[in-house]
Amino acid sequence: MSKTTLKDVAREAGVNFTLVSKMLTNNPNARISKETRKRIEAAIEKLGYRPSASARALRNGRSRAIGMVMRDLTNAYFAHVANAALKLFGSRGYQLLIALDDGGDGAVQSLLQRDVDGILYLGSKLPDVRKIPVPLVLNDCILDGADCVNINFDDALETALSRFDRSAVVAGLFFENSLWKNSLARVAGRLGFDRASPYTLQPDLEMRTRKLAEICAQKPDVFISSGWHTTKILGGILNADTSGYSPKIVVHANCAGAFPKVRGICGAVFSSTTEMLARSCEVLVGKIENKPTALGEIAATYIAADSEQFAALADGEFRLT
Amino acid sequence: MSKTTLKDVAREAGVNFTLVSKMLTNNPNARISKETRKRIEAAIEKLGYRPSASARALRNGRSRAIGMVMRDLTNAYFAHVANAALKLFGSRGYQLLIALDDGGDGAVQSLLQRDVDGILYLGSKLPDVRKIPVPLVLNDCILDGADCVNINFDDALETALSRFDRSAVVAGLFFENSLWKNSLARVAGRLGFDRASPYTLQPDLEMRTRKLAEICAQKPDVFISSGWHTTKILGGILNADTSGYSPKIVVHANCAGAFPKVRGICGAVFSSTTEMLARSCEVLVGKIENKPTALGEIAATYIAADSEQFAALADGEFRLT
DNA sequence: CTGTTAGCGCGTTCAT
DNA sequence: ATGAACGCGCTAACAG
Repeated sequence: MSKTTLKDVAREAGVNFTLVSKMLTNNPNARISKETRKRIEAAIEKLGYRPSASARALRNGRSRAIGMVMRDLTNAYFAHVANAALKLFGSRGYQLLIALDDGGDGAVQSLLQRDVDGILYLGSKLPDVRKIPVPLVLNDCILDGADCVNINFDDALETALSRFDRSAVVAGLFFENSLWKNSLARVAGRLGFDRASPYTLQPDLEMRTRKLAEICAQKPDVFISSGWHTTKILGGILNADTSGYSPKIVVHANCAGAFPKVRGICGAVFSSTTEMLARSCEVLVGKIENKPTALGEIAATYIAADSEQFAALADGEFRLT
Repeated sequence: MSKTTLKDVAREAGVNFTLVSKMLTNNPNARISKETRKRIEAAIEKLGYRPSASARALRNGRSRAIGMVMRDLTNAYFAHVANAALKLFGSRGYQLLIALDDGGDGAVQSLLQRDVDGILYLGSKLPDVRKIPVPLVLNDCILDGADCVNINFDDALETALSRFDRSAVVAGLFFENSLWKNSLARVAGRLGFDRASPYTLQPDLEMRTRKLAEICAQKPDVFISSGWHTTKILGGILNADTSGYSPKIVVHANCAGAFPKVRGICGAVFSSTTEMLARSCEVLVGKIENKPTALGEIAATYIAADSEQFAALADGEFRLT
């Protein structure tokens, strides 16, 4: 029942314990005879030996654990993301530690305490970089001192907007710090839409609903909705409206299936969450292992609502794209 | 950027580093003067010191980490469970390490390597207890050498079955090792149903679908369906059936919302997943901290499909009960 | 009240 | 090819 250590294995195999260590770490300057190697392997098998991650972390200064600050897994999108991340980092030999975002920096602190080698931050507000002494990767934002894996929305958004009249009132529904805001500003400027404005939504569903109602009251002609839930709430409000108000909606499609059925959706800016995650993993692990990896940008494309691609996206069970 | 240690704090505060340790661990036989305490606290704050979990684990023999073997988080039920478990163990001061079930014992091994103090096993097949030298808790099964938190289905199932004729052909749709099987056998025996039989379903959806089609071909009068997805698949098969076959279905309700709309559902055996999780956490932590906790049994109740309770359960978004 | 010491399991460097 | 010694950061037993 008590944990077996290197020494136990060594004793069982009749060798010095450092020799076992050398074998386990594939230490090159230690050539071990076939015979002893066999004996050691047998001993490991027999005793069910497993090196202690704590001891290794202490000794090596690296834990091969990575922290992920996550939003509510009750949200299908984040649950899928967590699932993918677990597999992704697992296949790279890292244990993923998930910490639920508490709005403050509790999650980050608890992860750092666990000696994680790096953090993939998917929380709702930007973390304080100065308090994070390990490689840090975020998505869809800009943060000095951290690596941000971002989607380039510009081209897709330009395609989307170019279908409307320049005089249209455009309302962007974004979260705090999202690059959607910058993208909308750039594209609107480029195309001459001077009645386009971004609104900042809260993660909290109630606050978001209230805010959306306010925005709807101003009756914009076009919505750019960056989120699945936001689109759904928006749909609810519009359905309840009897004044004949009927705006167009461009959605962000970073997941598929059971797409909100909302009247007025005319197209989607599509990006691959899987690709974004893979890149984030690549960048983070690269940083940790000192193998430089270019950040790059994830591409986004525009898909019209009447296309086959859109139908495929809207169809079936909820899933990551 | 380099991690600050106890010694750094001690140097900053001008004291011996063991004194800092004593303060942090609330060591009773170390009375520290108000003054030095202040200085130490200031130093900790200033340097942003955080004790290393690895070092503590090595030293204490306990990591305050708990492993959870999980099924696919893509499944809403498990995602909700993971979310709840993360909060539950977090509030007890434990970091939860999630490992995705790989069908073998890879998940367990990787967790043990991380020096977890205990394991909550929610994988699809029973683990090998001999290879698990830490407290182990499972749900809905019996396993020697482990603590199993179980639901008592008997009374609820008896209520459900008593509404049918004893001559009815009853098909139980269960997973391997589930106690549903035993419960059905007991209750059927007690009530004199001698045409009741359990079927073992596979987690894999395709295999499950095939198996269900086979079972349906035998046209049982009553189904006892232990799972949300199973009920959904069953519904699909029955809907496609044009022969007029229309069996009654009793479902297991351990989650709520967006309940599968399937013709023939006449009632549900209700149990609380939240309660089950809380109990599992209690038992596991109790075992780890050497505070004996009774296993007990989670209660289940019968709810008829035409009742208000059932409607409430079927209504709204997917959620844990 | 404060300081000294030993050792948790492991990997590395250096000496056989 | 093998072993001895050291220290990673921390806690606890013991000494001043």
